[in-house]
Amino acid sequence: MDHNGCPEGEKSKKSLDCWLQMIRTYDYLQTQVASLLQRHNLTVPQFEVLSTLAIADCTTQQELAQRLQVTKGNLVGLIDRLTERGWVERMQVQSDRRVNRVRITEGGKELLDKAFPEQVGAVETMMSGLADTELDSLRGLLQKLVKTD
Amino acid sequence: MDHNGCPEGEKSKKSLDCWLQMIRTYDYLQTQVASLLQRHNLTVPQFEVLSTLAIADCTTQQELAQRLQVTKGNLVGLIDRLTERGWVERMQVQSDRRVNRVRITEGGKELLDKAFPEQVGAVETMMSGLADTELDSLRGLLQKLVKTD
DNA sequence: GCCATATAGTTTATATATAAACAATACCAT
DNA sequence: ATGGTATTGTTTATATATAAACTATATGGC
Repeated sequence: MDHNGCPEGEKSKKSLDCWLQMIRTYDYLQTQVASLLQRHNLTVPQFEVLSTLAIADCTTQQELAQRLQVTKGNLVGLIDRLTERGWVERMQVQSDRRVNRVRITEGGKELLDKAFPEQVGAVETMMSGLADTELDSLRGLLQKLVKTD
Repeated sequence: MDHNGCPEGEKSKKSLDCWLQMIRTYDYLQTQVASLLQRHNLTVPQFEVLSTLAIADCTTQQELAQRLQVTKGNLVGLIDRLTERGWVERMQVQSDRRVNRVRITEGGKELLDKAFPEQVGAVETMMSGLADTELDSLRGLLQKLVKTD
């Protein structure tokens, strides 16, 4: 007997299969991305911080946390470690002494200038199994799953 | 100028967009799954351990780690916490004193019998925005990205 | 000016995750 | 049998992540 005693419909099975495949694929791709970044001594979250700062430098930790969709508490440690490595720095703001603005350093920029194109290339390689139309299709299907209503 | 100085092709952009959408969708769905389980005081990894034990009870920690695709070191803490809560127990094996077999308790079974159907239902709801053919299509596209060669 | 309230960043407790070193045990070849 | 090697589970160091408590500031109403 099924261990939950619940009769699984066809639709339910399809949904579950799809979700399980999504987990597998996501983990698989995420692992690849991580191992590439590791050669620069970077983690995925650290890379994301640097990438965000490249677009929006000198943002407050609060803003940065919102952009990255992580808690501000999490960001503290992230910025700490990036600071230790000399890739970003905290800057005090005169007008509001509670605020820190985070700035990417020259070293951080150099690192990102190497790592970013590599990442883009890696993603392209990862996705190379799909044709252009399939990429559009996949993106569309994924987007449909995020309900904004 | 583009901050990496690399001319991005059309294909590259499509790949990147697709990957970013995948991250967004995955995080979104994972958050939903997590918040549902939280009502049973369960985390996603803990639920996965219990679910696996429901199929393959009394497996060694080694086997369990392989099935869940996590390191054995990670599993130690996971089993510790599940044991504290009384949902699983470690059993020593006579023939090989290095080995622990992990068994789901009655309490663990009861919990899973409540939580598992809920999870299946939640996944179905999460996926309800897609038609049957779309689910097949999405699963197929995702599978294509996992290269086994 | 002063107090209530809000906000920014930090800290703490907890949970996950890996890699790598470690201990105990098993196994195998000679 | 014994000594080298494998394997199992544990521990340690490090990194991520959240929620919630806490600190220091700012701000608005009176």
